[in-house]
Amino acid sequence: MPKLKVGKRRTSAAQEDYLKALFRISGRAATLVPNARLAEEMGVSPGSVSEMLGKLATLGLIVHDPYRGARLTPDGLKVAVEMIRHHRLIETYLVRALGYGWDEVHEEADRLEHAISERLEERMWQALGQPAFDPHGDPIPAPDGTLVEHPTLPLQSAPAGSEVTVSRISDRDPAKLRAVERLGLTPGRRVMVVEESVWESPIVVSLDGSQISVPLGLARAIRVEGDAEGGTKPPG
Amino acid sequence: MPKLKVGKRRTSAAQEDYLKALFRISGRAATLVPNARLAEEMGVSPGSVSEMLGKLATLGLIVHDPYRGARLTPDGLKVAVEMIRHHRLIETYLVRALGYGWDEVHEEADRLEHAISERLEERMWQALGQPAFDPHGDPIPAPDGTLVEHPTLPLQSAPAGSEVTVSRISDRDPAKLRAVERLGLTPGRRVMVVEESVWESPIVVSLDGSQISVPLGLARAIRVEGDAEGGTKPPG
DNA sequence: CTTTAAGTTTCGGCATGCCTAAATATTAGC
DNA sequence: GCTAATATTTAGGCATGCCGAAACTTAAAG
Ligand SMILES: [Mn+2]
Ligand SMILES: [Mn+2]
Ligand SMILES: [Mn+2]
Ligand SMILES: [Mn+2]
Repeated sequence: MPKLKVGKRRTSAAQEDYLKALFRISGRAATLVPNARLAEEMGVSPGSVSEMLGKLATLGLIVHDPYRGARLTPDGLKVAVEMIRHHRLIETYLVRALGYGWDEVHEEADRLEHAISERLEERMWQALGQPAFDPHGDPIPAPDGTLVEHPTLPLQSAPAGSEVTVSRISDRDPAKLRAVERLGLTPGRRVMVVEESVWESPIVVSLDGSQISVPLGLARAIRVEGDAEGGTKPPG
Repeated sequence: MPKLKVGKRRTSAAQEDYLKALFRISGRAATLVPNARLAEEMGVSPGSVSEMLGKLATLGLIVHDPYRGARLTPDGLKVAVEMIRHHRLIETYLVRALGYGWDEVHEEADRLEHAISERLEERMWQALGQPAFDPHGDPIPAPDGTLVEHPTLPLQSAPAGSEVTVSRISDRDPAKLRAVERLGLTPGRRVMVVEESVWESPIVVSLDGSQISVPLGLARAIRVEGDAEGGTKPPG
């Protein structure tokens, strides 16, 4: 009896990174992403993107509309969300179990997310008590791929006078994370927007009674939730 | 001032695997390893080995004596030992911190050893209290590359009547590890050799008063220490 | 419309790592 | 020592992923 190779095709780390990038750009909506946007997000040339899109389309992980763009299929979405779960779980584990700073975890998670087994994923998840959010306030997808995204807006778009809760900080730039931490604007903190940004001026918020000036470049990395109740909340 | 790229060449996972294999075969002695032996150990063709040896020699990680064989340079030895430290630390961490069985860790460690940072290595080491041995009784190299190997012999070579301590079990075959565990011959256990192997017969040892029959194939995977005192000992 | 600019794909190259088969060197047998 | 078996190296290919430049499509401007 010949041993049939049943399509146990493993996606490569590179392929997984493209799928993740598509998800970052268009999310569950899975709208058409133009080649150039993806090239920028991945830091590769447009030519490289075209080639990879061909492969991913063959694998049924994306749909490619030539000269128009690409979007994730349900299968591709599953892979992307799986990698995001790995990434955020690893970040959470490094901070909570191994004493990493939240500004030290992103790179490490970006490498490890492609290398861990389902068993390790499960063990970390259980060891942490099935966490729902990572250190940056980003929701951790459930094992089945469910991913609840609270509606948020960038801090610089919050209207003056509104009271908001810090929800998520972009995990890509360690220096920004350290700056955010120094200001005390960590996920879960409630702040009042005192002054909106005019002509690129810093945003002023009040936190625990004291006024804090937030440079626009930093405010763009901070997403907040306009207060409403419901569902599971980010760490408070 | 132009930013000079100072030779921060990163070794690839494949290169690291070749260096590890060289170390497994000839250890610190760094004697010449013939191409075919390395090909067997790596599970690749002789042609592939020749090519890789060329690259590693260029990088100064091995010395290649054409048609004779290859051996690690001090630099290559450092990389190999570094990977072995990663491997054994990861295995130890998975068992002690995440509840893995000792038969479940090898594959995972083989993937992760190439992906973890020096920071993660350090954090795991501290979290475990600077362990000296992995779950299979293999010594974990110190951060500076120091590696103390106790002299051991395969169980099937131990003379009848001798009292020995189980020291190390090969971590490559999960099924053998489970069999060894069922027999209770885990690292640190003291046993008396009752019957040596004759004509491939099982070895009989006594453990806690009861007699245990160890198939030759299993005995070959078990290394023991003829009792003498000194130094740090494997887990008891 | 038609011309042009912008974005996308294709092409030829390069690097890594693997394979098989052919060429070559070493070693062992006589 | 010379030939034959054995081991090693080299050559030609294939797969993955990347690049820059040429070819092509689409969209914008006139
Ligand atoms: Mn997973
Ligand atoms: Mn994060
Ligand atoms: Mn290290
Ligand atoms: Mn081990």
